[in-house]
Amino acid sequence: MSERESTGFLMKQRAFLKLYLITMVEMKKGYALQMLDILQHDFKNLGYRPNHAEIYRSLDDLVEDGILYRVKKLQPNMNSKHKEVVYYHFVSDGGYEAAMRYKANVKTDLDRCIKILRKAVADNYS
Amino acid sequence: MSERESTGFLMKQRAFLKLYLITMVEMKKGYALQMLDILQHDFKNLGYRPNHAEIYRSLDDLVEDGILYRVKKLQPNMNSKHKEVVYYHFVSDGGYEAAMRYKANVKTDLDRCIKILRKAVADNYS
DNA sequence: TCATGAACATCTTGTTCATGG
DNA sequence: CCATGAACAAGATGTTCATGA
Repeated sequence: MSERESTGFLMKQRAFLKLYLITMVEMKKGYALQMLDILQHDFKNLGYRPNHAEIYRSLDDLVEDGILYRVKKLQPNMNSKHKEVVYYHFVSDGGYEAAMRYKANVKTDLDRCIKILRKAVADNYS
Repeated sequence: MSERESTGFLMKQRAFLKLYLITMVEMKKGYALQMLDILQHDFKNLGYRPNHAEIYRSLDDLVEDGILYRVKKLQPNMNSKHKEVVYYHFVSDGGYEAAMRYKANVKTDLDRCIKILRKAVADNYS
């Protein structure tokens, strides 16, 4: 949550995934592995395939940031067996607002990274 | 030198610096710390400040890749003392061609990364 | 088997130290 | 001090293992 100055090179995968997970929680896309499936599908043609551990770590970050909380639910599957899955919601006391601030910060970094990459194209290919 | 499939998230800083260093050797920008100064200056407003260790590691990579070789030269400074500095040149047997192939590969990755970031902007801000 | 994690390993990068002008 | 490295530490991420339903 600390608004640290972006002092490094390109943004970290973790921040990128937290951004997507916030948006997917807004859109109620499901539990962790379902969101992972969607991301793997959507980025397949861009050669990026996130893994499950990083998804869980990102969600855990968002919980520790005070943005999301977990709700365990029983989910019936096709074999009439029940499995417990974890859904995420914005914490009622400022979670959504914190999420929007986080997204705004990441937007700044996305724009910064795009500038760096476009500069590299301009500087090195002529 | 292996043309490995870009399987990860965004590109590594190392590849980014190797790209710039190749271009700067083409343009004869000087020795390592001079090139570092230029990069630090040019990316200052984008919040990116590479450090000297990563520059040396990138140059070492390019030497190990068979693209560059080192030439030590004595450089007089203002105090009439002499210091040995290291300049880099393309190896005569295919070094330049290998450098151009490397640059072409990085270009592909730069474009891929820009697509990923622009997709994130489109997907998460509306 | 799927879903959720933790634990472990590795790879990348940043920081500090060493050497020689 | 500068220039070049090496060595070490820290961080980020990938891989594997554990647990329960």
